[in-house]
Amino acid sequence: MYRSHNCGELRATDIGAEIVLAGWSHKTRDKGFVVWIDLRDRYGITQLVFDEDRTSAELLEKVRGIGREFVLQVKGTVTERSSKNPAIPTGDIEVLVTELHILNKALLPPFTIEDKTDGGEDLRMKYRYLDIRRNPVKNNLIFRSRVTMEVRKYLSEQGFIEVETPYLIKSTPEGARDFVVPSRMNEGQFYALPQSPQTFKQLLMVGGLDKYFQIVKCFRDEDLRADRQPEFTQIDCEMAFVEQEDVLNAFEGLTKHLLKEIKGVELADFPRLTYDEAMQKYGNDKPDIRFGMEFGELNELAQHRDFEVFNSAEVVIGLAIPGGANYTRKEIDQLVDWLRRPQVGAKGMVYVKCKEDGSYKSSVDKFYDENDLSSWANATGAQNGDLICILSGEKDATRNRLSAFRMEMAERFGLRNPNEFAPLWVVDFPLLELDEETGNYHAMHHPFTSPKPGQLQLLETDPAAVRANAYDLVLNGNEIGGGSIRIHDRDIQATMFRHLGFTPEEAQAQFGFLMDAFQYGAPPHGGIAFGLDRLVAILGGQETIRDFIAFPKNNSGRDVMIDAPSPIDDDQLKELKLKLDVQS
RNA sequence: GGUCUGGUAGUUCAGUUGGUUAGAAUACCUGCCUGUCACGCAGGGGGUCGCGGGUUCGAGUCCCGUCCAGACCGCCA
Repeated sequence: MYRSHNCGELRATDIGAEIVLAGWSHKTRDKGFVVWIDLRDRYGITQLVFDEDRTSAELLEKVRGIGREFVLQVKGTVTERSSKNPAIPTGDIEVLVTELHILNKALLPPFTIEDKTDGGEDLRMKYRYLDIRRNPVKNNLIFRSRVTMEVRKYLSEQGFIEVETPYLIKSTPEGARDFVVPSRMNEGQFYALPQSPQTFKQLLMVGGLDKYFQIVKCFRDEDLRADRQPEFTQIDCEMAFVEQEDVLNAFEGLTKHLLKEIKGVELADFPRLTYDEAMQKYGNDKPDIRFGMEFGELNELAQHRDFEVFNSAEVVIGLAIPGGANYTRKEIDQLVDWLRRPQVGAKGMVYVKCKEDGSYKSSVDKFYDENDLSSWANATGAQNGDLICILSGEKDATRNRLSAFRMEMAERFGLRNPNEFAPLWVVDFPLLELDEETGNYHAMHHPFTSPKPGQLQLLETDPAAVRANAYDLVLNGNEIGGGSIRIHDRDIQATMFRHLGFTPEEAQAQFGFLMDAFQYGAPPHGGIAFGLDRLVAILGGQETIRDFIAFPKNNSGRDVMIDAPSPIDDDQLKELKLKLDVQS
C-alpha cells in the first residue's frame, strides 16, 4: 500500500491517526531545530514535520538530502499544529514522520512548480508533465473533464447515442487542408484525417440511429492561433426527423445545462440574429453582445453632400465610443494609427465629438452642419460626451475593420467580462460565398447544407442571395458551435455539387457513397458541432485554449516536448514507396 | 505568404547617447536560526547577451541576414 490517505484530506478530526502519504516534496523549510516539507499531490498539500526532539538524527540527515519534486512516501502520526495555517484545508494538522522512503529522486525542475510559475510558455510546453503538476493547468484539465462528463450525461439522457467514426478517411478538396497518412498496403494512396465526422454522422442518420453524438478529435492543416490547434475536439451531434427549430432547441438546452451545472449560471432564452442583422449591427457573424456599441449606418445621412470620401464609399458606418468626446487630438490620432495598422487596414477615420453641452465638433465640419451631425449621433446612439468614429469604404472590409475596432475598444474599457455569459444564435447564413481569388462560389458552411425551402431555384439566378438552414451558436464573441439542416435528397445534393463547380463525375468519385446512401431512404436530418476546447476555455474565463489541452502544439504546429513532427527514416519511406523532394 | 513584438544568469526581466569588471529578483549551494507556511538573516556560485556577418578605436546596444517563440492578418467548407 503506497498510501492510506491523499495529501488534501487530513483534518483536525484525524489527529492521532497513523497514516501513510505519498507525493512530491513541494517545498522544504529548514529552521534548524525543525524541518517542514510540504508534500503535494493532485488533492492538495500536507505539511510534514521533523524536529530534533522527536525525529532521529538519522532521519533528519535523510530529510536534509531531499530536493524539490522528490517523490516521497512517509509513515507518521497526524498531529495538531502549534501554529495553524488557515489558508489551506489541511492547515490545522501536520504529520510527524517516523518513516520516510524516497521513491524517486528528481532533477531540479527548470521552472518553479507554483501557481504563479517563473517559467515562460516555451519551457512549460517542453516540460509539460511538470507544468501539469501546477494547479492552474491541473485544474483546467479537471474542469475540462467535468464539462465533457456533463455533455455525455445530458446528451445520453436526451437519448443520444455516442458512436465512434473512423480517423482514417478520404481526402477531399473542399474546405480546410487535410492531414494525410500514406497507406502502405495501397501503394501511392493516402488516407486523410477527418476535418470533422460530417459525412459519417449523416450516414448514421441514414442508418436509423436517430440521435448521435461523439466527443471526437478533428484535424485541420491550417495555421494556428491562440484559439486554434491543428488537432482539436468537437462535440459532434446529429438528429434525424428534425427541423432547424428542433436542433436549436435541443442544443440551447445543452448549453443552458452546461452553464448551470458548471458555472451556476441560469441563462434566459438565447436571442437570435440573422446573419445579415449581425453583419449590419456588429460587422461580424460572431458578435460579442455582452456590451452594446452597435453600428449606425450613415449612408443616407452622410452621402450626397460635398464630401467625396463618403460619396464614393459603398458604406459609411459610425460607432459611438462612450465618453470619447474629451479625447485629445493625440489620443484620437492613436486610434487612427491603430486602425491604419496593416492588420486592420483602414485608410483613415472621421470623428464627431458629441460634447457635453450638446454641440458637435467633427473632423468634417467643412462639409456637414449641426443637423447632419445630430442625425449621425441619433443613428449611432451616441450620447453627449461620446465620440462617433466613422469608417467608410467597401462594405465587407469596412464592417470588418469597424468590428475589430469595436472589440478593441471594448477590451480597453474592460467590457469583456469573463464571468458574464451572453450567448446568441446567428441564423440564416448565406449558402454560398464568393471566392475573390477564383471567382467561384464555395459553400459557406459545407456542401451538405440545405438551402432554405423554396430557394433552390434562386441558385440559378442569384447564388449569393440564397440563404441556408445554417446556424452558429455564439458565446461572448466566439463561435462555439455551428451546424445546419442537411440535404437528404440525392438530386438536390447533385445540384449543390454542380453549383460548387464539381462535374458529376467528380461529385460521384468523392461523395458518391453519400449520394448513393441518400437513394436508400435517407431521413431529413440536421445537427451541430461544438468546439469543445474553445467552449471549455470560455467557460473557464480564458482566451487561449492551450492550457485546457494536456499536450498542445505551439504556433508552428510543433509538439516541443516530443519534438514532433520529425523526419522518418529511409526504410519507412521505402516501405511506403515515398520519395522526398525537399531542399536541405 | 504577410505585419508586429520578443530572444541577456536555471528562470522572469532591467540594461540610458555605442564606452571600465553586464545587473535585479527568484531559484540553486553553504552557514545560522525554538513554529515555519512567499519563513528570516549572512555569504557564495552561476552569462557563447539566440546564431552568422557588417559598421566602429570599441557592439548586449547600430545595420544586414538567419533561426526560434508569441500575437495578429491571410487561411480555418
